[in-house]
Amino acid sequence: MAQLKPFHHGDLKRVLFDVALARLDQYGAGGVTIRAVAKDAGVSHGAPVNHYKDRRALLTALAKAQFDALLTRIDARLAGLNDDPGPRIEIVASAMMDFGFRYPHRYRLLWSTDLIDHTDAELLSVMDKIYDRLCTECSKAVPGREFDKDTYAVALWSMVHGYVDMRLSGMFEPLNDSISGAPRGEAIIDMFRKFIEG
Amino acid sequence: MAQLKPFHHGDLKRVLFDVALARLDQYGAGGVTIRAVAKDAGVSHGAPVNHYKDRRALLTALAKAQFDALLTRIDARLAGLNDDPGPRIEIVASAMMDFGFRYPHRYRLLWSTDLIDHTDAELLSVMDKIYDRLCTECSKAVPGREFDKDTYAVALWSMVHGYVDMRLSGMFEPLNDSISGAPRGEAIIDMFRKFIEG
DNA sequence: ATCTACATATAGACACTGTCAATATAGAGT
DNA sequence: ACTCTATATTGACAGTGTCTATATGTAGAT
Repeated sequence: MAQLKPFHHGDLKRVLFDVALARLDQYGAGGVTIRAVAKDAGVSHGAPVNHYKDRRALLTALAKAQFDALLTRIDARLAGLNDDPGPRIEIVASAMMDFGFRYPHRYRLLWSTDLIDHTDAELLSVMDKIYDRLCTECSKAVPGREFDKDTYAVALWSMVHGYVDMRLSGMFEPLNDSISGAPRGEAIIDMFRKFIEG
Repeated sequence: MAQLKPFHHGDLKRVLFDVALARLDQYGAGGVTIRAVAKDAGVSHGAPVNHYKDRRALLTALAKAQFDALLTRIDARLAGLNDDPGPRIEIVASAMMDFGFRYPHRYRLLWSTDLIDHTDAELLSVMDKIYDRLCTECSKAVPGREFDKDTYAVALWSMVHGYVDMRLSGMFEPLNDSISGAPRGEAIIDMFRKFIEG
C-alpha cells in the first residue's frame, strides 16, 4: 500500500484541526469538543491529547490560524492600493468587518477569553501585527493632532470590533444609513475616515 | 417557628438569582452551573427547574437585570446634567464603560449569544431603551449632517462596546493617550464627542 | 535481525455537567 | 378530610474534559 502515513494515523494533527474548524463553522465553539472532533476524525477520544494537550489548546490553535488569515487578507488588500491614506484605512477596517460577517463563529472565537489562551505568544504576535497595520495607516492620515496615533487606531478597531460583535449578537439589524444610503457598517467606517481626514 | 417561608423553601427564586450572580462575579458565566447554584442555595440539583426552566433561562434573567441596572445608572447620571449635549453623550458612553470595567463577567454575559436568549422580549426592551438614550443625545448634538442619528448612535455604542470587550479580553493595556494624557478609554469618548460637535 | 526507546492510539475510569422522569411533600382551596 | 397544585428530592441518562494504564506501530542502535 502506497500510504504516506508516517505514523499510525497519518498527520492526525492536521485532520483534527480541519475537523475542528468545520465543527466551529457549523456549530460554534460549543460544538468543538475533544470527543466529537476525535469521532469525526475517526480516532478514539484519547488520541487528540498527543497533538493538542487540551481543548483550550485546540481552540487556541484555531484562533491563531484565524488571526493569521485575517492579517493575510488585510495585507493582500493593502497591496492593491497606492499611498492615499483614506482608502487604506477603510480597507483595513472593512477587511475585519467582512471577516466577521463571513465567519461569525470564527470571529467570536477570537475574543472568547474563557475558551482560548490570550497569553499565547504566537497569538499575541499576530494580533500585534494587525494592530500595527491600523496604527501605521492611522498615523499616515493623522500627522499630529489632539490624540496620539494609538488612540486613533484603538478607536477605529474598537468601533469595528464592537459593531461586528453586536451584530453577531443579534443586536442590530443590517440596516442602511437613511441619508447616505450605505449599509450602516460601511457608514460608520466612512464616518471615521471623514473624521480622521479632518 | 416564625418562618416567613410561604412554601417549602421560601423565595428560592430570589436566592437562586443572588447565588448565581455571586458565582458569575467570582468565576464567570462558566461557574454558573445549575448544580453549583443549587448547592450554594442549599437545595437539591433538581429544585431550580421550578423557577428557571433552563440554565439558559437563569443566565438570561441575570443578563436582563444587568441591562436594567445599566439603564438605571445612565438615567441617574443624565438627570444630574443640563441640556448641553456634549457632556450628556459623554455620560452615557462612560456609564457603559464604567459598568464593563467594574463588573467584567456581568458585562461579558450580556453579549454571550450562546448562553443567553437574545430574543427575550423583556431583554430586548431594556436594550432598546439604552439605545434610545444614545440616539436621543446624539440627535441633539447632530441636528442633521451626512449620516442619520442612528448611525452616530451605533458608531458610539460600537466604539464603547468594542473597547470594553477587547480590554476585557486582555487585548489592550489600560494606557494613557500620550498627548492628552487621559486614559485611552476617556480619550476615545472625547474624540467622538469632539467629532460629533463638529 | 533483535532489542530498546519513543511516539502514538486505545480503552476504561472519574468527576463533572444539563436535563428528564418518578416520587415525595407542603400548602391552598374546597 | 380531600383534592389540586406548587415545590423539592432522588435517581437516571447521555454528554463532557482529563487522567491512567495499556497496547501498538515506528525508528534507531546494537
